[in-house]
Amino acid sequence: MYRHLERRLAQRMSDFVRRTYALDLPKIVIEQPPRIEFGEYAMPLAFELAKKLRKAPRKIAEEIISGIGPLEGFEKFELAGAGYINARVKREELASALAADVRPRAAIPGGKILVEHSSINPNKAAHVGHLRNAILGDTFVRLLRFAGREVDVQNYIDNTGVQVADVVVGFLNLQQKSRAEIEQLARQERFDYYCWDLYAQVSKWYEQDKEKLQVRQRALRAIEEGNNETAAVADLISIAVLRRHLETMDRLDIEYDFLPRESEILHLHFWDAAFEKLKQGGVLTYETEGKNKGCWVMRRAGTAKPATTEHAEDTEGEQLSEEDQKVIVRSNGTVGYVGKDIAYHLWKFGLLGRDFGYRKFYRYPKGNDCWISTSVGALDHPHFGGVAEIYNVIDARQAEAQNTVIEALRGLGFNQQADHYTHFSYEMVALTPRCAAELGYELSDEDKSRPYIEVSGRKGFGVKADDLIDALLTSARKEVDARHPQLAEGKRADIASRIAVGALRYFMLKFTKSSVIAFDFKEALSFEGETGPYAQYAVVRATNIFRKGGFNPDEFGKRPSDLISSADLAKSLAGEAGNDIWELWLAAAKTSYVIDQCIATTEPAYLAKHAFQLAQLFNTFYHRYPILTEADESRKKFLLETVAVVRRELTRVLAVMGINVPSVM
RNA sequence: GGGCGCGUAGCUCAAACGGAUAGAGCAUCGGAUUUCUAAUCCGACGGUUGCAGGUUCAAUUCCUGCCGCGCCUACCA
Repeated sequence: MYRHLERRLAQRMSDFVRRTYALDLPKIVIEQPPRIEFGEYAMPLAFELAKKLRKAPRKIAEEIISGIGPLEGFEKFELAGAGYINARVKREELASALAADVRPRAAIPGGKILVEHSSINPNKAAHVGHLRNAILGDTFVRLLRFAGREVDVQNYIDNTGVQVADVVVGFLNLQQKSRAEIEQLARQERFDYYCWDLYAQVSKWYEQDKEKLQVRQRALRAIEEGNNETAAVADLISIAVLRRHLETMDRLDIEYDFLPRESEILHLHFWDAAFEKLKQGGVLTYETEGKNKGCWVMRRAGTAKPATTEHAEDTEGEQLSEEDQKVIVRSNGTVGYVGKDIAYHLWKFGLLGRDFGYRKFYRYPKGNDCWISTSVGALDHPHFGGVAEIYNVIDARQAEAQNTVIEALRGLGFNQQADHYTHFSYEMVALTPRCAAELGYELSDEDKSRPYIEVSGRKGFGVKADDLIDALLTSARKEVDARHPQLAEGKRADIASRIAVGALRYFMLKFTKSSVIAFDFKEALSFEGETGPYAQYAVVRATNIFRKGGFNPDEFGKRPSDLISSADLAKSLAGEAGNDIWELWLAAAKTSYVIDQCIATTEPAYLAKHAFQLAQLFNTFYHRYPILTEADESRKKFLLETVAVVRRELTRVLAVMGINVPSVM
């Protein structure tokens, strides 16, 4: 509704300006006034017109206001400041629509969307950086689904890379374990923790003697080839660790539909198919001399084509300096990571002409199945891939690799697909020096002076995801036990879990993507101030009002006879006296608008801000207006309706963030 | 060297396309509800938005140059 009013306003302004001044404004800028007293929408267009019309902005604004005429849903327009036009909506109309939960269907047809996120190397425990990725990705999936889009969630598993090879070397060479012993170890509850430590040990082991790196090379080669003891061990390890990752993410209500694995990209010859296309399309060139002699290379993304070669393009022998070359196929004939990623992305868009085998891998408590790729799989499986649009939630460090994949698509002529390929880029999670010290790491003086220190799986340096979740659970549980000792054990556990998840998910979403999170336990473990529990608590309070008053909060105001008349709403929300409560209604009305913004800008942080703002306004309202003791019945009904609407919207917003509200706190 | 990004209150972060008095949380200090539970609320303190220019009616936002920091820049993934 809020969005529709804005569009209607923009349309009318644009028409008016064209008719009156014979000017086409490319875009009517509509912003939100700094204070509620100024109305609901503000337009600075008179400033822009002033220059073109050679008239004072205030003069123009006056002309527009007097000439614009009545507009459905709007009360009036006002001149403010140096020439702003402020628009006031009919509060009762917007409020009525919100109270009745009128949601115009967001008719976004579009095809299926594929969101890839998490993609954790299956060789060690997940850490805080992976949590940021998964929470951003999962929230984006929820945003898209809220907007009515069909979404597939994929988690790419690099089970044949160096990282897995290193842990294999750790077990087989460093620890001299048998396959049976490894199988035994893999059954322990937190096998991924065991691998975390082992991975760090292997890295140190390599440093003792460079010859040992050959052990890694042999392991890597064996794993890529498959059908041997080393590959079997690698598979055993990566499957066990992967299962742990799914369990960890499941604790946060994060589910995946499909887990494509690199082993299948290799064994099902996805790369061969892609390689043919890339050669034929002239995207790859074979180097016959220089540093990259014997390699197939393509232009590094982001390097400009020299203007002089523009005309010579179809002669194919475009000269790339070594600096600008990205090696896709090594001189020994093996393909690197980017090549495999190109093949995978051709598959995503249904352009490869090959498909994975599929089998069920993991069943979620809610009953959904997570599928995994196999060489030969079940005949009956859901259709994955062949989507219209993709979002890859991958940290900013991989921007260049992502752009190379996009350039490869363009090189093959798939411009439309390239246009619908979004690298959902975000900054890493690092540790503050203080946090690193708390964890017991020894820091150099140089590190101590840094604002933050990068997490390193290779060094075993970081905060493990499950450790953080455990800490949050313990802390939340302590609070719940103190506040609600009478509640049953299971109930208290459930409340603590929702609070812990709420705190973590909110924490990861409150920062904008471009901000490096300098992780600090004190902040992450906080349940006060701008946190998830703060917003959850607002909903709990709202629920309590209904509970104490003997009403059902979900049913309140739903029966037609319950609905507050437009006249009563107008009376309660009007003027200066109605401003502060209206501000709360207006904020609640903006929810779907904010969700659109989040999707358009791939920025879930706006949603977190919105949730917090809504909770904050509600808490102020809660404190200022006693509701159950309100003597005037009609006033009381209005206040209860306010609570019901805000409670419903805030619950929705939190659900999109993957945050569930406990019944009591 | 080249590419990308960041620099805002003591700390951690906001500020949609350039817009009205740059806002929150934390920390510190001072207060509040015998009432719908204080995981709350109110107030105070706190700013030359890294520096210098430029464009504009208007710059935290756009442009240029500097300073500082981070990431990327492997025949690793």
